[in-house]
Amino acid sequence: MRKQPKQARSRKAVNELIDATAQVIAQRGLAQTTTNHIADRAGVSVGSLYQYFHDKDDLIEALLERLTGEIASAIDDTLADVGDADVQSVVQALLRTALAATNSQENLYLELARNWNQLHTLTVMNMLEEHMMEACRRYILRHHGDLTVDNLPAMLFVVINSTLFTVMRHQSLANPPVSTQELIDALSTMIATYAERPTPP
Amino acid sequence: MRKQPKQARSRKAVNELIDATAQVIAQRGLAQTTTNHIADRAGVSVGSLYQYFHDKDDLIEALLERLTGEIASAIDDTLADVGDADVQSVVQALLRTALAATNSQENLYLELARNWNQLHTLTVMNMLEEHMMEACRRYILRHHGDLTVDNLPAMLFVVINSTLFTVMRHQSLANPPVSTQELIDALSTMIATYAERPTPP
Amino acid sequence: MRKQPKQARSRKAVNELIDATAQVIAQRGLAQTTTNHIADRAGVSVGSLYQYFHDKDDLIEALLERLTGEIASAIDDTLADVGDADVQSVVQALLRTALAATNSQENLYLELARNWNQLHTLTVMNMLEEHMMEACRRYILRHHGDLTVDNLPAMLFVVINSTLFTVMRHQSLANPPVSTQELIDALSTMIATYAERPTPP
Amino acid sequence: MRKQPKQARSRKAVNELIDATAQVIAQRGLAQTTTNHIADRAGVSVGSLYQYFHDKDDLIEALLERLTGEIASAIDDTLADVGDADVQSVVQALLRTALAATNSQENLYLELARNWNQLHTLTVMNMLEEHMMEACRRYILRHHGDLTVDNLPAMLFVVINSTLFTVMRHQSLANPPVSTQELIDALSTMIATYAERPTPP
DNA sequence: CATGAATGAGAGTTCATTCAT
DNA sequence: TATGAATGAACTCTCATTCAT
Repeated sequence: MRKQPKQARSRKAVNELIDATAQVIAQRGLAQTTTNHIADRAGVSVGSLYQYFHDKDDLIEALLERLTGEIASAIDDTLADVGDADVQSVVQALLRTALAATNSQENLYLELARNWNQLHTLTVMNMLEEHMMEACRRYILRHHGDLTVDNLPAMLFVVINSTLFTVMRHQSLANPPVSTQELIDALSTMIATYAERPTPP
Repeated sequence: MRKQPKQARSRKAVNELIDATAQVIAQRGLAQTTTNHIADRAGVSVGSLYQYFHDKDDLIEALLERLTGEIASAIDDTLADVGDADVQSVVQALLRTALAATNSQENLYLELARNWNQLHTLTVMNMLEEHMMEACRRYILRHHGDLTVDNLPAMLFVVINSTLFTVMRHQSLANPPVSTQELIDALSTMIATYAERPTPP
Repeated sequence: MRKQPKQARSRKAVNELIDATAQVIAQRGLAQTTTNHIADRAGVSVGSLYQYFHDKDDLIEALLERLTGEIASAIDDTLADVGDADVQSVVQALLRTALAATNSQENLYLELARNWNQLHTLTVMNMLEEHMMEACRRYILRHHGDLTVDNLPAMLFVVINSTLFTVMRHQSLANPPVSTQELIDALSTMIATYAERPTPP
Repeated sequence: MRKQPKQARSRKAVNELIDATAQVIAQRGLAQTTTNHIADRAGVSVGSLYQYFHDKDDLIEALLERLTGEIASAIDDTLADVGDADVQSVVQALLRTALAATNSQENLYLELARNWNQLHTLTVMNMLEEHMMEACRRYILRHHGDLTVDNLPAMLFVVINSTLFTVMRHQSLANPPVSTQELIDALSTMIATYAERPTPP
C-alpha cells in the first residue's frame, strides 16, 4: 500500500515522518495527533505526508512496524546472551530489555499501549506476542526436562500476556506502588515458579 | 463535578442516561458514540444530558463507576462463598465471576477495556485493582501460614494485573488460541503455584 | 435519506438552504460551489446544512427535484391551455413556457444544464424527458388520425431531446446566432413537419 | 497561450501528452483525471507537462482541438462520398460516421460530451457546429431547388444541435430506449422531412 | 427544567502548480 | 531541459457543546 521510496531523499523523508509521528504521539497523545501536527513537526507539508503514506493509519502502522522490529531485535539479542540460563534469569533479562526500550521513548510506548486495541490488526501487541511465543517455544524445547508443560498454548498465553500487560500497566502509572526492580523480581519469580513447578501426579 | 440530583425524577434520568451510554457503547463502539446517540437512546434531548452531566467524559466516568461497583459486589459475593478455600479455588471462582460479568454485557466491557487507559483517571481498572488488593490482603492475613509473602505490594500488583489484563485480552480476541476453561486453569495454577511456593531460604 | 423536517422552522431552513444553493450555483458555477458558500449564503453554519441534508449531493438533488417539479407544473399548465391545438402551436407554447422558466433564473438552469450528466441519476433531464414523454403520448393518442407514428419511442426520443438540448444550447450562448423567436419558429416547424408528414407508402 | 514547440522532440512529447490525456479521461473520467495521472501515463514528469502546456485546461483544449479536427475530416470525407445524395441519405451517412468515431474511443467522447459546456469556450461542440454549418451551407447551395430555406441560420442551428445532442444523449445512456439504427432513422427522417417540406405559401 | 436546532473549529484528504536539483 | 518532491489552500464532513425558545 505505502509507496516504496527508491531514492535516498524519499527514504529520509519517510523516516523523518515516522520520527515526527512518534514525537507528536508521545507529546500530545494519539487522539490529539493530527496529520498537520505530524507534517509540521517533520518540517514538511501535509501534502508530502500523503505522498509517502496512503493515509493516517498507514503512517501509524509504519511506526508500529518499526517499533515492533526494534523490540523484536532487542528480545532476540537478549535471548542470544542468556538464552540458556534458568527461567527466572531469562525472564529478568527480558524484562530489563523491555523496560529499557520503553523507557527510552517513554510516552510513545505508553500512548500506543493505551490504544493497543484500536490500532490495526497486527499491532505491537500481536507482533510481540507472536515473537515471544516463538522464543518461548524454542526455549521450552531446549529445557523440557526441567519444565512442566501440560498445556503449552495456555501457558504461553498466560505467561506472555501477564508479562506484557503488567509491565505496560506499571509504565503507565505516574506513581507506581512498586519499584521497577520489585516488579521484575515479582514477575520473574511468578513465572519461574509456574514453569518449574513439580509435575502434577 | 457532576450535579448531584436530589429528586427522584433526576435520579431516574441520570440512570437512564448511563444505561443508554452503556448500550450505545456496546453497539457502536466507544469511538462512534456521540452525545446525540446517547440522548436519543435515552429518549431525552442532548440539552438534558448536559443538565445532568458536565460533559461527555463525566457521563462515561459515571458509567465506569457503576460498572466497577457491580463487579466489586460480585467479587465480594464470591469471596464470601469461597473465601477460605485454597488459593487456586479462590482464583478460579473469581475468574468465573469476572468472566460471567463481562459475558453478560459482552461488547460493553470489551469496548471499555479496549480504551481503559484513555478513560479518566479513576477507571474501572484502578478501582478493580484497589478492591482486589484489599480482598487479597484480607485473604493473606487469614492464610499467612500457607503462603510466601516477602513483598506484599509487588505480589499483589503482579498477580492482580496479570489476571485482569490476561482475561481482558482473552475476551478481546475473536478467535482466542485457548478456551475459557484453559485460561482459567492456567491462570489459577500460575497464581496458586506462586503464592504457595516454598519460602526461599 | 434526507431528514424529513416536521417543524415549521426546519422546513424554512431546508427551503432557505435550497434557495441558497440555487443562488450560489447561479453566481459561482457548480464546480466552485462549496458547502461553506451555501451555508454562508443561507445565513447558517455548515453544521446546520448537514443537519438537513446528508451530504452535498443530497442538497443538490433536492434543488433539482424542486426545479423539476416547477417545470413539470409549467408544462402541465401549458398543455391544459393549448393541449388540443395543432402540433406546431403546442410545441411553440411549450417552448415559450420553458424559455420563460429558464430566463427567470438565468444562470442557474444553465449551470445545471452544463453539468446535466454528472448530476445524480434522476436529474432534471431525465425527469423532464419522462414527463414530456408522457405528455406526448397523451397528445398522440388524441390526435393519432392526423399524425404519422411508425415508431413511437424513437420519435419521442428524437423530438424531446432535440427540443430540450437545442433550447439549452441556445440559452447557453452569450451571442446566439438566432433570436429566441427564430429558434421557436424553426424548432416547432421541424417537429410539426415531422409529426404530420404523409404516411410512407 | 500554449508554447509552440518547433522541435521534433517537442512535438512528439506534446502528442504523447495529448494521447495520455485522452486515455486517462476515457479510463477514469474527467473529474478523476489529474495532471499527475496524465504525466505518468505519458511517461514523463509533471514538470514536463507544464513545459508544453500552460495549465491543465490548456492541455484539455489541445485534446479537444485534435478530436475536432479528426471529426471534421471524417465529416468532410463522408460528404465527399455522398454529398449529392438526398437529405436523408446524407444525414444517415453523417450519423453513421459520427457514431463510428465516438464508438472507436467510447468513453473518451462520452466523458467530454458530458462536460461539454464547462470545457473552454471553443469546444468540440462549437467547432463541430461551425464545421457542419459550413458543410450544410455548401450542400444547400447545391440543392436549393429541392429545399425550403426561409431562415438558413435558424434552420442550421436547430438541425445541427438537434443532431449532435440527441446522438450524444443516446450515447450517454447505458440502456437507451431505442436502438442506434432506430435513432438514425428517426433523426434523418425528421431532418429530411423538415428540409424538403413544401414551401409555405 | 426540557428541548433540539444551531454552532464552528477542526479533522483527513486532494491536486494543480512550482522550483531546486 | 527534465525531473518529481514539495507545497498548501481548499474541500467535505463531524460532533461536543450552547442557548433561545
